[in-house]
Amino acid sequence: MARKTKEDTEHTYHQLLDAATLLFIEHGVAKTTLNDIAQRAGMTRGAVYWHFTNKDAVIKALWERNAGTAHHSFTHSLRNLDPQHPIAHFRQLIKSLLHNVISDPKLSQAMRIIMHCIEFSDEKTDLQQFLYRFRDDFYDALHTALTTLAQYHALRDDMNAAVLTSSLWAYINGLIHTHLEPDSKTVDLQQHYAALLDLWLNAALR
Amino acid sequence: MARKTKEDTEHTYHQLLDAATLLFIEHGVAKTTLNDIAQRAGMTRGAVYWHFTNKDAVIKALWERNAGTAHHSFTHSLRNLDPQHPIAHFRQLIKSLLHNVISDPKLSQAMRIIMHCIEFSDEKTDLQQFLYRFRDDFYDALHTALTTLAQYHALRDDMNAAVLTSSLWAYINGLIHTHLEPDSKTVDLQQHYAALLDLWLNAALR
Amino acid sequence: MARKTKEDTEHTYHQLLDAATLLFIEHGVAKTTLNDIAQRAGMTRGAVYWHFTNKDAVIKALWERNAGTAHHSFTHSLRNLDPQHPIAHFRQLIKSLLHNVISDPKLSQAMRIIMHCIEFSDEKTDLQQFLYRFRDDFYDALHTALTTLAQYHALRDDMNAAVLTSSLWAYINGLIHTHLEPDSKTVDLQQHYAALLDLWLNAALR
Amino acid sequence: MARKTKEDTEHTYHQLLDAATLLFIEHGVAKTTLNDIAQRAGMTRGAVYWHFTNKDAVIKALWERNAGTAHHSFTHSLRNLDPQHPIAHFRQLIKSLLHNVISDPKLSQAMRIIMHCIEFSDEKTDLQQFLYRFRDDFYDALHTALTTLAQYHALRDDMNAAVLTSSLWAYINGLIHTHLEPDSKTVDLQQHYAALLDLWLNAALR
DNA sequence: CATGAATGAGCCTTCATTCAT
DNA sequence: TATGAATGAAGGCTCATTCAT
Repeated sequence: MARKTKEDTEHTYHQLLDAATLLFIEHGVAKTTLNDIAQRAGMTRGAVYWHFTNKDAVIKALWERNAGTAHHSFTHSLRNLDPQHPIAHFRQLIKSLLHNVISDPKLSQAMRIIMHCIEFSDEKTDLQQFLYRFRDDFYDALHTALTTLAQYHALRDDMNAAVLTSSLWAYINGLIHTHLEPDSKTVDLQQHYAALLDLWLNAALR
Repeated sequence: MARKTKEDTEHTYHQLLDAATLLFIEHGVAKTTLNDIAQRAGMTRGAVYWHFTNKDAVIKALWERNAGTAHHSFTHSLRNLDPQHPIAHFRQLIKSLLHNVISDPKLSQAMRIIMHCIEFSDEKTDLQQFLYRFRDDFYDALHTALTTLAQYHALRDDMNAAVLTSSLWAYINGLIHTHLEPDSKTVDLQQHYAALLDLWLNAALR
Repeated sequence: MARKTKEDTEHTYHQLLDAATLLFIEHGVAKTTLNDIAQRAGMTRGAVYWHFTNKDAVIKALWERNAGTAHHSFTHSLRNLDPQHPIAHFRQLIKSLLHNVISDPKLSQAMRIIMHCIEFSDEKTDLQQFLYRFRDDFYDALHTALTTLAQYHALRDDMNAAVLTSSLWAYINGLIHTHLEPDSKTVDLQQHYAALLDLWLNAALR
Repeated sequence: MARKTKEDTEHTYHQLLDAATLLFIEHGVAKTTLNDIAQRAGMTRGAVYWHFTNKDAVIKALWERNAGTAHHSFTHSLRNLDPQHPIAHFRQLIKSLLHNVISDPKLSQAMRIIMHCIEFSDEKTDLQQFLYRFRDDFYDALHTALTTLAQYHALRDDMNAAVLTSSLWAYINGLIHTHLEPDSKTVDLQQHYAALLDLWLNAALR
């Protein structure tokens, strides 16, 4: 097909990404072929190869489009807690984080894909490194925030920032992970996320 | 070919399972072929086909061999808390659960595979249903235990058993998940698991 | 896009041909794509399609540009030996032919491509027929020259012009072929071509 | 299909090689797909992959099967000229070499393929190195033979063994090359090869 | 003139699977 | 029991080609 306008091209790009998202969730990344993605978006494989070099590039693009902004915004905030009200700011951040994951479909799709629909192995593939860079960056931001809180003597004094970071990291990951799981048996997170987080926050902060 | 003894056959079976375990962790399930497994075990594809109908059957067998006993033991205990000391028993169970995952290589390999090296999608494949039956059974056992504790008025009274189950479930899952992750940045679980669990137990139980 | 002047266009044309030449030699014709050519010339595929209908047309154009003049000049001379000194003229022609192939980079590149970097099969493709027309024309010119020499009784009398043509044709081809071969093990042709040719000329002429 | 006897397997192997030979000559190596080969041999692509890792391996196997014996026999003889009659032995060897190429269909097919139906570029592919090892080995054997003849003072004294080796090498290559060319215009080599070789041998030896 | 977007055909390769031995 | 030979389906990827801009 012939050349399109810039808008057409961008539209195609997003259509491909949307199609990929749904297929990844429906059948997993490994079982989804580039042909599937193209067909679902009403195009041919060639179109996918025009926009992305391979399947991993699709996943990367998908992650950056759907989660990039939120990631950067949260890590930046965690690293720059309001000096006037660091505790309140932190509590609000953690809660809005979960709220975002729950209520923003694009974000929750992206998280679901990387949490459930991709295999992670010992191989240090390009994609794995790409995603782990985000993970590590977020973990680091969380650690920075808790270290800051420690300086304000806002943490319980029998556990240091590092251990509490791992604890919160596990808890948040666990909540999101179990929430996004197919056929999840857990309680409705939308309704209970504040209380669930308060359980931890009240236990860890003082 | 010469007949083999029952022991030889069983030995082959375990060799295949061990080979599969390592390969699944090293390269992921999707990228591991039956041929890879056979070769790693020093055999040919035919041997795999003799012992397992397909790759999913390998995973199932692997899970049952490595995690089956622990699963049944824990769920049984959770459903039958010591009436004399239900809280202490529960605390001890949760801790020994994590201790097991950390220190039993077979178990941790199996958990790592199903947590990181397999894709879960909306498809209700046979394997997914098989594994989710274990998951749901465990969740249910945990819920039963917490319900029992509630009857003993051992839970904080602002949150019901269901919500606390989801909370603990998320926490335990999160701890194991982040612990088994490649290149994990979290604190050493071996050293801190008791304190990390106490944080939650002290917050939730009374 | 702004109109280009005739010179610009012609410049583009030569750039494409030069890029193609290098790529054909580096990777062979079959493995070189039109995209490769365009990129090497700092353009996109469209430019190639504007100047050439397809890859075969590139090769034809390349051959005519790099070898066309020499071919026509030599065949013409061979067909019109100086009646005064036919033998001397012939000897000089053969030697200058080899000298040309050795010292003219454009010509040697073209010869190397058609001798080593293209496949010739039983298929009578357009390109093959195009190139064989040159080959046959040269062979015929050589035969004409030797026939002329025969009329002057300048050939050894135990072999006719046809056989000697085949002999010289094989020898010249062999010398050029082995000289242009990658990692050639033969002696330096630049230094020895005159002696090598004299070996044959002294044996065949009298 | 199920397992076959050893003879069946070997038969398949040769059928595939024969099919490949014909197709390489008919359409060139690059244009021949493994699918073509399989189909021509009445099998599926899988069969080809069972016997050969890729197309290059087919070519290597083909060369060794069709030309390996002759190559080893000739190079060995060239390196071990009969001390009693070195010149006569050498002349006979060179002639029987050409005679072989002309009259042994398997050998001439193999030579035609590597001379005309394959592209050679600056890339040092595995296949190219494989084939050049044969070429260099033959060139070296020829050089050894001529060096031996020089020791017997059997060469004309105005040219050394190295130059004469290059000369003969070019001549032989040229004769075979032009003889095996599609639509060759040269005289019938079958009929004239002895005379054509004598032209060179009489000029170079004394 | 030249580009950028997209198509569609086809090739190489890998694999699960089958079956005679 | 286990192997070795072969099938066939499918996936990833590349490319020549087309065409609106």
